[in-house]
Amino acid sequence: MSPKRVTIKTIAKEVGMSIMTVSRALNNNSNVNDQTKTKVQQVAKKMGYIPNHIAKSLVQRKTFTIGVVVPEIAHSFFQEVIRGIEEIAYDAGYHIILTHSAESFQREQLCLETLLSKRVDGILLSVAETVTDFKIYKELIRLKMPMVFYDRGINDIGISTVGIDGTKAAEILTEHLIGLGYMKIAHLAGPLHLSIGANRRQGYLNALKRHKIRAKKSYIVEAGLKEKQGYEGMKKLLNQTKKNPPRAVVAVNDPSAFGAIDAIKEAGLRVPEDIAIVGFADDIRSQLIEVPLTTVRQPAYEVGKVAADKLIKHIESKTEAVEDLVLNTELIVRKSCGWSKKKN
Amino acid sequence: MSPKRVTIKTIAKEVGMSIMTVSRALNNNSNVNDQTKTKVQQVAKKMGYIPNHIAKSLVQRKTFTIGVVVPEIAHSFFQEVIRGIEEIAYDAGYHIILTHSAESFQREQLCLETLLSKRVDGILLSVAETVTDFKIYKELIRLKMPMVFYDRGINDIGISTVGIDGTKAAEILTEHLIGLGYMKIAHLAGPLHLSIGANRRQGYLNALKRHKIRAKKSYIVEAGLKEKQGYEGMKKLLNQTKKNPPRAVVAVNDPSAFGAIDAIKEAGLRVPEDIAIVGFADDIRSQLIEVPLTTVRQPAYEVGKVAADKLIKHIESKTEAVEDLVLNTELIVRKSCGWSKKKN
DNA sequence: TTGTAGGCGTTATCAA
DNA sequence: TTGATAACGCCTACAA
Repeated sequence: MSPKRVTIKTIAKEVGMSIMTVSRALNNNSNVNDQTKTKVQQVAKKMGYIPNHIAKSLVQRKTFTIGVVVPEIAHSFFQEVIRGIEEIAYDAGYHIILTHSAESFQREQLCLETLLSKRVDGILLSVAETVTDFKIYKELIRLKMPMVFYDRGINDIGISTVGIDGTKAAEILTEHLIGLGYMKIAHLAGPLHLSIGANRRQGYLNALKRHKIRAKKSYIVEAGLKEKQGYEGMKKLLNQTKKNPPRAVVAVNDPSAFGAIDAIKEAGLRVPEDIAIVGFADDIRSQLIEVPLTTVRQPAYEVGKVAADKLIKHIESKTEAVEDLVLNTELIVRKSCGWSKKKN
Repeated sequence: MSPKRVTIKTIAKEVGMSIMTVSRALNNNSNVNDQTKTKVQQVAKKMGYIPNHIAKSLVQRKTFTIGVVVPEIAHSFFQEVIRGIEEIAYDAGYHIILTHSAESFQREQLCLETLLSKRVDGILLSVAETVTDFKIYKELIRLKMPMVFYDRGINDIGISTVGIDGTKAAEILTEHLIGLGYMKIAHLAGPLHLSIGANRRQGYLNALKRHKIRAKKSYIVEAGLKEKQGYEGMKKLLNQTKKNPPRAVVAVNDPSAFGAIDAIKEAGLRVPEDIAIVGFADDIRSQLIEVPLTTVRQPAYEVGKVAADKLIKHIESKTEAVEDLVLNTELIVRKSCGWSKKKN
């Protein structure tokens, strides 16, 4: 970028006017003579003028940039969210700075500091797994930085959230199993300190309760969110329920379900004939495996769009209400939950 | 962001020193009294000082920001590229502005203008499908804007490129079929005005030539890059080769192969017993379908990393050589190409 | 409709 | 080691 840059000053000299006239002409301001305007614009173009948003941002205290913090950039869910954000932001004339917390609390802080220093107009954030301290979010509120949580948020601290109702979705999933006649339903839970883990477990429990099925401790195993952990969790579950094994399993997510299926097969059992299983998330692989997985589809792209839209509203109107936006999930029924009406 | 911001000026007043001392202290500059430094840093922290990178960028003409132009943000390949870029950029202390050309020439221009105005330190771009005019790239060169093409680039205009050798990969793929004994090999080509279409077709032809197999016009059908187009292309191919149908097909990419497989089945034929098929790209579904697809893996994440690395080198050293970096693809052999040694 | 002065928050440069 | 001053490129506010 070295050939001495063309600035409005350069142009002003060239056309023999003040820099203000040039500035106004370039911004298509109304109070400028049409001829002047045309002339300035022509000269600017001829000289290869490139406006400097940095300078503009400095004086206007507005960058038209949105900061996005993603906890796991390798996850297709978040990649889709980004796509949704980009679309809305683009339409509204905003740009995106992408940062990655890699599920690390510390790194999330760093992302936030950077974004603050870059003076983004607003921030879209999904809380990293290891975050335990909300101080920085409160600080953000104090600074009046417009912000929206997407997918993983914190309720009731004064920041809008956009996500799905994990409790309800898990409830629907569990209820679907009950509707098929299953009574002995186990749960391969996620980490309970995470809202997704806790919510889905709650949904599972709610469904049982509603249908007056007693929840059994031995039917609930806390595992992780990954395939391997699902596998181990399922092994443990089978092991501790030998006398009275479950007939169906609600896994905390699809990867966990994949692992569980391996464990089930390994135990010489069939899905869904011996044990039915449902997942959560609609992983791209879910419909392609041997026994396609019943699961719940989360509208990732929509989450991105709605979150970006809400954020821009917060940016552009101080009075925009803080609210929790809940998007609908969709139950995807496939073979893994079985269709039989056997009562057991 | 309204509570009157604290700036180095505010801090200067507070500690009773000049803004320069504060600036130096905050930047951990060496020529500052240690006590002064400590004191300033403490006060800054206490006052909640947030450095303004915008102002800094303005005076230093450096933003520590990389602009990325993605042609199709919904494509998992590019999502993985972004992931690679992010990783390298983060490690080097750069941030990313993400823009999306949506395969549109006009929109790509817009992305570039924005990035220029935002004074990014460098640009990573993958050429949009509809780009026909390279003027703007040449202009970028003239402006000495550091730049690297990734995946889809333009050779010999003075900009580094990072990608795979599509010709060679297609050649290897075709040769693999030949090695298995197939002689009657057809090609479901992509759009030939796109380099990926042209290159892969060339690789296919090269392999045939090397093995002295005559290329037949009726064995090459130009279709699109999507599943549906693969389906139609395959139907056309089967139709025009009724008397002498191919025994194997090299599809331009995996989605195209998926479509082709449908068409093959529909014609009452089996894969690979009647017609073997190979794809290109290693779509996530390829290993999960009924007859897993032999294909070529493109190192998307690596492409992102290498491109970002090269760009940062260009940014940080004017003398960094312009070069074309070619990454290796990996042949993934699965069932769809068959193992039989039948000669036909 | 156009121009002048001043400042946005920081750093470079030179002087003390 | 510290400070004064002038940029960086643009816009706001006011004046002409």
